[in-house]
Parts: sequence; structure tokens; C-alpha cells
Amino acid sequence: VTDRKRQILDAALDLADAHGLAAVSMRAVAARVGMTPMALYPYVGSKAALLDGMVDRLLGELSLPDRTLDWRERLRLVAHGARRLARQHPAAFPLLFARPAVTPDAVRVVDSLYQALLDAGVPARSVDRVERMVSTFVLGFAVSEVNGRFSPGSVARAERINVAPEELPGHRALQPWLEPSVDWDAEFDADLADLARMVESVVG
Amino acid sequence: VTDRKRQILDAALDLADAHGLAAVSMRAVAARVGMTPMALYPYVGSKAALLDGMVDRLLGELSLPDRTLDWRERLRLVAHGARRLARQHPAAFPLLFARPAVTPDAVRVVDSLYQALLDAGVPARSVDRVERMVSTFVLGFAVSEVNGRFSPGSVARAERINVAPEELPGHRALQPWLEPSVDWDAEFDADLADLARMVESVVG
DNA sequence: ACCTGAACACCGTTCAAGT
DNA sequence: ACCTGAACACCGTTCAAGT
Repeated sequence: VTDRKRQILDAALDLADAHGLAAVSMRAVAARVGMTPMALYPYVGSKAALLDGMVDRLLGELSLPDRTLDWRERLRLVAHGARRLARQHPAAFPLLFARPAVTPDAVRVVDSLYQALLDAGVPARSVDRVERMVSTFVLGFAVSEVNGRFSPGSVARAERINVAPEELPGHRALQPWLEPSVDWDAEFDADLADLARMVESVVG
Repeated sequence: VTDRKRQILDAALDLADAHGLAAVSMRAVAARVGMTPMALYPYVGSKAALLDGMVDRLLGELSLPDRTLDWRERLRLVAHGARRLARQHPAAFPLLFARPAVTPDAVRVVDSLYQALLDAGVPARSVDRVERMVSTFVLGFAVSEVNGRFSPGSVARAERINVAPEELPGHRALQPWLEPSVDWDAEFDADLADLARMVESVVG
């Protein structure tokens, strides 16, 4: 039973990767595995459950760092792994924001972060909060990137958009520093460094 | 023309608030404003453009803090405003993650954050990066909340989910501190305080 | 300029039926 | 136990036509 389900989820993920989430219909997935749409139901239950299954399959691809590494390195590895996953599966990845971490692989990721934060010296009573803070940022960054939400700020763009320059003192003050293109790899690393400093400084 | 468009966007947002994003169909929106589905096209162009229009309407509801306030207070006000918006429009709010900030109201929000970060002493060359970091976290928190992604960690839940306790050293170590219910208002404030400390400490 | 109505090519899911 | 096929109540969008 479970083998057939995996085959169905793989087909759904392939379709999402190739043609976007909108192309993941019960009919299209069924055609790809050579079945009738109705034949999927015993395996995946519903369209919503199929999407949940894709999320779980995604998390299974995320490899977790060895406990012997430095906590900073572990945070970095998990964060970079998540971002890599987003680039590999840009259509399916944003689904991670939609559902709680209630699958085995999701719990394992959370546990890995718990360990890293404990080793960083975060007080036990703050670890679950800080874990949510870190994972929310990493997820948010990766989703923003693949969804095209990020784009460098620019005065020229702001003006094209029909906002008077007097309304935008911040953009004007920053004019020389708002660059037309951004190195997102470097930005992500700088963010993670700031985040690690913040983690170190949490005392309560 | 623009008056009719507003009426259409209001109807779409009302439908999303009342029955979820899936209920926002061209046919349903049209019915709500007393038109034929096809009559919407001259005003909104397409279904995707209608969703973009809803995002812009949402941002227009976000009130921006006065420049005379302390930068910490301004950050707090914008963040709480965004979270309140998410609660008022839980179905439509996650759309904010889908598209770049390329509307007048979006640029105004970014500018407000630029000003606050400059006043906080963030170096000019880092302001756009830190703005993306802060807005990504705030958006991510609010979306996680309305989508039900957040849920307190718990050993009991982890076990119910069929992961062996030996695999979860982090959960075991934190057992006494993983509470069954979380005060999300307090958590958001604690996160913002940590974020503000981080902002203060950015020097490059 | 603004709107309608029929049509096309799709959806997820039900149900009764087949083997 | 596993799968099929017809049907139901929907989609977004096109096109030609009305006023």
C-alpha cells in the first residue's frame, strides 16, 4: 500500500516541479501514474491530504546535521538545507507554511534545532520560542525568494510606482546604498550570522 | 472605473473573510457585486490580478506610525499592525508572501521601516537587508499563526506521531518546559524585543 | 463603453458497478 | 482488494453578440 502512495506523491511533486502547483490535479497525477483519478482516493484520501503528503516528502529530503558539530554549524546546515530544498521544489515548498509540523520528519527537524539551541546556551524555557523564531525566519526567507517577494529597494522603482519622493524619506536617505541587484547567498549568510548572535544573547 | 474596481476587491475580500480563499471565484465575486463573471475582466484583468489587488487593499489598511515616535515603538506598531491584519483577514493575508512589494502602499510600509532602522543606528549599507529580515520574520510569524503552522512542541505529540523517544533527545531534555498551550501575544512581543536588540547590534 | 450568454476545456468528489 | 466510468456541481477564460 505504502509503495503505491510514495509513487503517487513522487508523481505529484514531479508535476509541481515541472509545471507549478496548479498543474497538480487529481486527474493529472492519476494520468502520470497510469491510473484513474478515483483510484488515487484509497491511497491519499483527498486533494488536501495529497498536498500534506507532498510536504512530508519534502521534509524527508532535508538531511540533518551530526550532533558532534558546533551548534552554529548545525544551524547553518539546516538553514541552508531548507533554502536548497526551496530552490529544488519552488512550487511545493511554500506549502510548509500551511500546516503544523506533525509528521515524523517534521518532528525530527524541530528536535535537531532544539539540540542546537540548547548547546548554544539558550535557557530551556525559551528554546521552543526561539526555535519557532529561527524556523519562521528561515522558512520565510526561502519562501520569499522562490515566490519572488524579494526585490531590491530602489528610489527609481518607488517613483515609477507613483509615490511622491517627499513621501519616501527613507528611500531618499538610502539612495546611494539601494543597489539594483543583490547577492542573496551573501544576504542569507549575513542574516544567519545576525540570528546566531541573537540566539547567543537570549537569556530569558 | 476605479470605484467599481474597489467594489469588486471589497467583495473578493469579504468572500475570503467569510468562506476562505477557495470561495473567491470570478463567478462568486461577480454574483456578489451583481454582475456577470465576464463583466469583471475590464476591471481586474484576470483572477491572478484580482488576488494582487486584494493584497494591495490589505496593505492599505495598515496604518503607519508617526515619525516622531521612538524607533522601537515604530517597529512594534508596524509589526502589531501586520499581525492584526492577519487576524482580520486570515485567508487573504498569506498572499503577502506571494508577490513583491510593488504597489504604492507596499513601498510606503518599506519606507517606514527604513526610517526606523536608520534611526536605530543601522549602517546605511545594511538597512535594506535588515528591513527584509524584519519584515520576513513578522510576515512569517503572522502567516504561521493564521495557517495553524504553530503548535507547541511536546514529547507526547512526538510519540503519538510514531517517532522513537531515543530519536528525540532535544524533546526529552526540554520535557518540563514544553507547555501544552502558548501565549502567542507574549511570544510575539518577546520575539520583537529580541529582534530589536539584534537590530541595535548590527554594525556592518 | 459596458455588459451578456453560450461555449470550451478543465476541476474535486460521489456513487454504483465491475473483477 | 483494487479499480473503472458516468455523473454532479463547479472552475477561468474565449468569443461573438448585444445596447
